[in-house]
Amino acid sequence: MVTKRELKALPEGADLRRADSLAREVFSDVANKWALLIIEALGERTLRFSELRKEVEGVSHKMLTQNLRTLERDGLVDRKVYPTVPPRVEYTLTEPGRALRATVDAMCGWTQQYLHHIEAARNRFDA
Amino acid sequence: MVTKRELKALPEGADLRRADSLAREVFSDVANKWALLIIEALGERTLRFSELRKEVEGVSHKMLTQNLRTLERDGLVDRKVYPTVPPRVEYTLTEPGRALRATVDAMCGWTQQYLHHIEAARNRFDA
DNA sequence: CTGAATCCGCGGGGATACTG
DNA sequence: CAGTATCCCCGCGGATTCAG
Repeated sequence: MVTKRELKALPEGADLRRADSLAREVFSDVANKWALLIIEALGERTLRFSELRKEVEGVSHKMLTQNLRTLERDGLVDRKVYPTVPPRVEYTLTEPGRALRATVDAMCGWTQQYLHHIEAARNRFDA
Repeated sequence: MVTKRELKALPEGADLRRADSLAREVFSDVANKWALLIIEALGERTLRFSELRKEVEGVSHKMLTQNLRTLERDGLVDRKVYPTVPPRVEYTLTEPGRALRATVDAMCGWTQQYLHHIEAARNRFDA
C-alpha cells in the first residue's frame, strides 16, 4: 500500500527521468528556446506565419516551420490554411497549448524578476 | 503616465522578444532540456556530481559540467567543494534556482497531464 | 571523484532557390 | 505568402585522456 504522503513525496515528473519515455520525448520537444518563444508569442492571439516570424526576433524561416510542425504534431497549436492566393496560414494555441503557455508565462516572469540578481551573480562569477 | 491597466496589458516577457537583450540570453541558458532536467533533479536536495549524473538519465559528463557551470554562473545553483581526496562537490539550488524550479515543476506537471492528449494528437497527425 | 582539454563526427540550423 | 528541398558549414556534444 502506498500512502498519500509517499505519493506526494514523488517528484511530479517522475518518468521524465527515463530517457526513453514518451514524457521525456515530449519534454524535449517543448523545453527548447524556439518552441517556448513561439508559444509565448502566440499567447491568446492568432498569427500568420509571417507575423509570427516578426514577433519571434531572430528565428529563421526554417526553425520556425520546423518548430511549428512539431507543435502542431503534438497538438499544441492549430494550423488553419486558407486556400486563397497567395495562401494564408494562421496559427493558434489549442487548449493544451494555452495550458502550457501559463507555465511559460511563469518562466518569463521569473526571468524578469531575477534579472538583476542574475546579472550580479554573473559579474561575481566572471571575476 | 502609464496606468496600471496598461502595464498589465504588456506581455510579461516583453523584452524576451529582443534577441540581443540580457533577458533573452538568460532565457536561452535556462530554456533547454538539460538545464531544466538538472534543476528538476536537484529539487530540494543537495547532490554530488556523480549522483546528479545518475539522476539525469542520458546526460553526458561534458553536458552536465557545462550546464552546471552556466547555472552556477547565473546564480541558480550553489557549488560547494570539499577539499578532500578524492574531491567531493555538492550542488544545491539557490533561492532563485528554487523559484525557477517551481515553474519547471509546473511544466513537468503539464507534461504528465496532457501526455495522453498529446499521444493521440501525434497518432492523428502521423496518419 | 570532479573537471579541463582535445579530438572529431554528425546534425542543427542558416542561406538560397524553387513550387503552389 | 507559405512550405519544401538542397547545399554547406559551424559548433554541439560524445568519447577519451590527463590533471588535481
